[in-house]
Amino acid sequence: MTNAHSSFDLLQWMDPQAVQAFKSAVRLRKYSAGQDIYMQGDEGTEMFRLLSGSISFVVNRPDGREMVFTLFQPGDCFGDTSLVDGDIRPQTAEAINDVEVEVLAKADFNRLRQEYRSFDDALLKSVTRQLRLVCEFYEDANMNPLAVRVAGRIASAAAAFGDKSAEGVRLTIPLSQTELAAMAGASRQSVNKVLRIFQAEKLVRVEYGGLLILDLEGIRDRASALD
Amino acid sequence: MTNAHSSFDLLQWMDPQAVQAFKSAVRLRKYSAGQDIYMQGDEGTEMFRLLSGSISFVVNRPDGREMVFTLFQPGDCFGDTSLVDGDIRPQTAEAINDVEVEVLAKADFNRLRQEYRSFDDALLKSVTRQLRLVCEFYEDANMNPLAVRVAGRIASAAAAFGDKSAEGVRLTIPLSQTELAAMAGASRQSVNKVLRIFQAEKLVRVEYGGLLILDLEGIRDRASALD
DNA sequence: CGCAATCTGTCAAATTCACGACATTGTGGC
DNA sequence: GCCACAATGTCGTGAATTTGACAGATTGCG
Repeated sequence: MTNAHSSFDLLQWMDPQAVQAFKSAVRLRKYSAGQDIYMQGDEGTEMFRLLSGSISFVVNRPDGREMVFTLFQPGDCFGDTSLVDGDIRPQTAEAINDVEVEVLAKADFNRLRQEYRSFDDALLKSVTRQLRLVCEFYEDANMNPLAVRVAGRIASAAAAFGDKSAEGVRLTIPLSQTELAAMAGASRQSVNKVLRIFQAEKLVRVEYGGLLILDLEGIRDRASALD
Repeated sequence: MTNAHSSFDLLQWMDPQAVQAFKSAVRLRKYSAGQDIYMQGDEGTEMFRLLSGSISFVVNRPDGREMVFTLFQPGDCFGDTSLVDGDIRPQTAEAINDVEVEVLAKADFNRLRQEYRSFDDALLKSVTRQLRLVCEFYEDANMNPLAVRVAGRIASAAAAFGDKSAEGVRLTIPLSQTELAAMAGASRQSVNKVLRIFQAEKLVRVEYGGLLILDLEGIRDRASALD
């Protein structure tokens, strides 16, 4: 649980040579909590691999609301999309806490793609996996009631950031109800209501700025709709 | 308008040699209206390029409802995802009308990727573009009211299948309100209400089994939220 | 033509959900 | 300890949406 392996780590698909080349091409960079790695609308000049800390992918909407797309855990790579197609950043990448990232400049990105087949291959695999995931999210958003969506977001947060303790699974990042709402596309009040239902069912315990997951299986069941 | 170019045509990114190799590797196949090219859950054994006719990507849900993901126009390639990652088909591909497709078997797919760099490159570009699009849809589904979502689906259907006439833009495929509802993640009744509002605003004329788009610009405005 | 299937129009009841408001509680800094 | 800030708990009210039901309209087919 604690050592959930990253789903979007390009290195997992690359051969040792390519990994080596990647490692020597990147440079280390740190961001402090709350800082933006890049902003929605920017040109893409580099891609990233998260070493420590957590990243939030958010979209700021013209009406002032904010939507949280996904959260990244160490190992995850991001920012590659804009390097592939040359288009602007579709989301803002924001440091949730203090983070360390490996940064790969666009020129090196293109060079690695040229020189290492497995890097190119890894990119394709990674983007494909992301596509599958977003398709599921899209279906979820379109077809499922709020309680199901919230359960789904809790489950995936737990998969990435869950830390198993005696009482249950606790997240290693803060996750406010406001943030959950921005993930589920709902209001904070509605999320609050759902959480209190889950609490009454002994699936979670609601805490200040986060929650303790008492029954992850139960949460996953609730996320599978058919409710 | 009629000759809107396909967004997901791998050939557009491939160099002539690779295109040639693709063309000689594929074989032609026909499906008649209503037939499934493949089903959600199947193993992926081939990918496709649509030559004529239209394809609908749908998900059948356990509760019996159906969600329409997207529609494909001639030139579009699909079915590559499962060949890349070896996972099952995430959606069902269904022929809306009689279609002709080029079929590329998995072995040839892998061979082309090996032999032609630009094929690999095209795949990555295509998947990346799909990812961007689905992300937009996801945001749309989560944050926008029904009228905006419906306008968005009408606009994209018009971009792919619109046929400009004296009266306005007519779609070359039938598009029932039930189908629009399955795209927008709403009930048919709600979609009907939205369409009658659009009709009152002289944006569309509702017809049996489809609609005539009177003011495509206006529809696009409605799809850009901020309503 | 006549029939079956499909699609549209419409309504009422029930539900979900958003929004604004406000009190309360927890947290961290000084 | 005190205070500012952020997060949670909780109500109403109203809007949006679903669901079920049913009638009428249109189409394709035998």
